[in-house]
Amino acid sequence: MNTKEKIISEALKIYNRDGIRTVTTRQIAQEMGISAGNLHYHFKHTEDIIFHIFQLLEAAYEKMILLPEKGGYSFQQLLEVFIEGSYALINKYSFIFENFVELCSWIPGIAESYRHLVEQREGQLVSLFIYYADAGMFRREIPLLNLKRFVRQLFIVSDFWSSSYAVLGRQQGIDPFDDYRQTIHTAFYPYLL
Amino acid sequence: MNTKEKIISEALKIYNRDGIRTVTTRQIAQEMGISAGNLHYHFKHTEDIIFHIFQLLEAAYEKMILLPEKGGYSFQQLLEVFIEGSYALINKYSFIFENFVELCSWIPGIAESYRHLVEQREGQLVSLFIYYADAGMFRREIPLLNLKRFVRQLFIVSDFWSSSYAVLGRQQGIDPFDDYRQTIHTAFYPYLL
DNA sequence: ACAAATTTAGAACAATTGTTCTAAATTTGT
DNA sequence: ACAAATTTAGAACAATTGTTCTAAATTTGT
Repeated sequence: MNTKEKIISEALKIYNRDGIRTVTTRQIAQEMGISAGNLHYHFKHTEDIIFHIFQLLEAAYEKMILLPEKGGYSFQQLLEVFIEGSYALINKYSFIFENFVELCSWIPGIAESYRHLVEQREGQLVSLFIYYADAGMFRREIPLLNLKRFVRQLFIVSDFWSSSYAVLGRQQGIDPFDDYRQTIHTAFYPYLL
Repeated sequence: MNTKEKIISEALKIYNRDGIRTVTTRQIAQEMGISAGNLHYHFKHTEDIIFHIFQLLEAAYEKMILLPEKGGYSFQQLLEVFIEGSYALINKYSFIFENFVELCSWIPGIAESYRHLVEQREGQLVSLFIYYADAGMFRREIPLLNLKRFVRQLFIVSDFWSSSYAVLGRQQGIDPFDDYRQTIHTAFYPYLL
């Protein structure tokens, strides 16, 4: 692992632990035992570090949504795969989810990528639900418009569960994965057969 | 309106417009035409300004949830009242909703108040749903546990719609109130009769 | 009307922060 | 083995920021 990769992994660790408000490049450099000058030799601007991390998340997410080629899986199985996969990302890159709005206004490239991702994902999910509705595992009589809105709602719940948990769940010691799983299941609950 | 109130209203305006990352007390003072020294005479610390604004939101929210004493209203009517009331607050104090996680870790008092509010509100909503289930306007066979989880989901959707809209909807020119309304309706849709 | 209290402006302070610069150390390619 | 390229540390810079301090201006109470 070269210095550049070390900076990324250390920055990720520190941002996840302390948030983005108080963390400085000096702190990152100090905690990993290199000079601030050296850090800025590898990443000229702080945004470059964060954007790099975001791109790792983006790549991992796009890899994940390619996996289940709706062959043979039941809807429940597919849901479980999605929950596990997305939770792993939320957990690994938690600071991005918890500071998403701020990051989007600070680094416009992040907002653009996210919008692109959402748009792409929206169509996929709707057609997936229709497929499983035909297969008798998803409520059938839902109008297309409502299905689209359900997908939008799903994005809010799934992308901001992390923010809600940070404020409500974390100090109550609730198991995060279990809580996330329940939250997603709750969103699907009235739509499943 | 005395200086203290002016500071609050100007700070709210500026935070809503620019977010909390880039705004400084100097900027607030300058935009309202007073000196920075004067501003800090009224609010010793920046947090004091933000916490004061949060308490205004809190007070307005608590006032709102007292209003509909479930007498005579249909569930649909009550929902409409809730949507209008909560949207007005989300709109007026948008920077708080959009930067909620960061504010909670910066100013612990905000997190505490929010947790208290959620806890109090959770029980109210569950009993409201049961009441309307008995009145035949809400799905009846939902287990209590699922009802509680639905309420949790509702908080995520309602409190973080604003964050999602800031990233996805705002630049697409979607009407915010309409979008919020649709989002909340979508959450209720499968539960209504 | 005038002494006391409050408010205000502006300078000043102290700390921080991202970033750049320079020279030394290290690595790489041949 | 050695010249060239890369990496590194640490000092230095420039700008910012929250906050305090001081003295003047204004308001308040009697």
